[in-house]
Amino acid sequence: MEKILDNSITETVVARNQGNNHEEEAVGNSLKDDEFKSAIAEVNELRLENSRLRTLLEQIQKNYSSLQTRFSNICQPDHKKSVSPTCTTENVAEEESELVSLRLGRSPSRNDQYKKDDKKRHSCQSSDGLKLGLDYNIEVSKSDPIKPNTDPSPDNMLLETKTVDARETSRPTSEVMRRGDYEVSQPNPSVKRASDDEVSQPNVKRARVSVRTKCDYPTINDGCQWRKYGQKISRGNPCPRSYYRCSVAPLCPVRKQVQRCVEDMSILITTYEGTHNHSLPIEATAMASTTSAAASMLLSGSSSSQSSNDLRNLPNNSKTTPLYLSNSPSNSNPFPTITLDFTTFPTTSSFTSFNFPSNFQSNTGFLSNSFNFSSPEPDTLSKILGSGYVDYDSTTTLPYSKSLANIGSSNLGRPSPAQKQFDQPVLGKNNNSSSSSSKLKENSSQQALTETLTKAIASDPSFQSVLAAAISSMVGATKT
DNA sequence: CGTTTTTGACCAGCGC
DNA sequence: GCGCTGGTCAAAAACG
Repeated sequence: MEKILDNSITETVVARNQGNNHEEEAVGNSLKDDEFKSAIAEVNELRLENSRLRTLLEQIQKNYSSLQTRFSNICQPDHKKSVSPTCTTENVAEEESELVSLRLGRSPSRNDQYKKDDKKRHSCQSSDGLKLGLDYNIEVSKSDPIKPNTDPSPDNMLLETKTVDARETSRPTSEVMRRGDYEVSQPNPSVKRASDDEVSQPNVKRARVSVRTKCDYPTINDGCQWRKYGQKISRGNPCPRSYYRCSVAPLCPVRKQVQRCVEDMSILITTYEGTHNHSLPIEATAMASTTSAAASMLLSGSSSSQSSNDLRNLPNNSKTTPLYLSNSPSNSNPFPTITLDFTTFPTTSSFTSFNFPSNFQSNTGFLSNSFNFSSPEPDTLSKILGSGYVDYDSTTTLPYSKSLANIGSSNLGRPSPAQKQFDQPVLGKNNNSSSSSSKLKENSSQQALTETLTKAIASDPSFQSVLAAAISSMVGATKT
């Protein structure tokens, strides 16, 4: 690409010079020299830019291949175990029915989407699309009547948390539309309207992923399109809680709740519930993958007991425990909830402080995890979240938020207000005059995050699902 | 005019 | 049984 660009520029300069041959006598030498010098400067500038971009691309590819190798090493033993030759066909089928399958990525290929009949799905395969996939067991009681997701929709999701749902077969479409269709259902039979069919499988869980981030806007832009369907003033928090459902697909069961933290109004708490049953825009895959993987991790790990107050009464120590689980059934919140706290940003420049304390226990009670996303800038990650999580568009001349809004509007007609609000030059990413140094700074931050995540995976396999999802989303999107 | 937001009503679960 | 609470519905209003 660089050579092509250089050649075209050189040709342009040569042509420009040739075209000027007849005018050389008429035009002064000084004018010609100025033009030539500016062209040379332009070429040099472009070469520098190309060099920077190439370096960045190489670094990304290097990180990606490194992560892929590590992840392959990690998941290979599990894969061998799951398709052990001692397994009979029935056992394989039975195991399949108990799998929580987390497929990550954005491959548009139908072949890479649900190969429902392919029981030997590889967790780590190489394709043009996303190359990460996670298959792992969730502890589900054998007595629970579960069946594989048989969603016939051709527009299947690119990332799925495939838990079983016995409700789908007999319910009329209108009922599905009205009540929603959760692929991850709740453990508590006492849950609201959707309970009529879910009572029959009380042990199947519906996980929630709560994301805390500093944000001045009514909602973070996670790349997905949401339709607000309700608002409530909840007890203990004067700020209203807003209820949104995914409007990308009419049957998408995903919902989210948005509320300001009562202790710090600048903190926005977004709680996601369910899994998208449709393909997602690229900018939405990062958040979706992260939340889905976190939910899967929560479901697979299952018994932490921290009190849950996901939206209104977040614990004070949350600022020092950026990732924690809360799925106590004794609490008023019947859902297992995992919280990702992106509000802790030490102002130190030591970006790579991604800590996994020794007290992490995935299957015991209280989880107190320091899951720090430190950044050179205090609210860089908040901006990243606010602008669609990852700046994939830093190499274009289009402002990122602008192009993001264009993607949303081109897909779905009218951009949502959540998108529109990021169409304003507030977040600092849509300034055309922003220096390349700031771009490099952001890119290097992203690289550092990737490297840090790599270390984290190697250090604690318990976080494989969450981190693999986040990494694959970021790296996969960057490759486009 | 189609889509989204607003907002009061309604429902179900839970505790007393 | 009653009140409280969280969540959802749906008609009306607002928006582009």
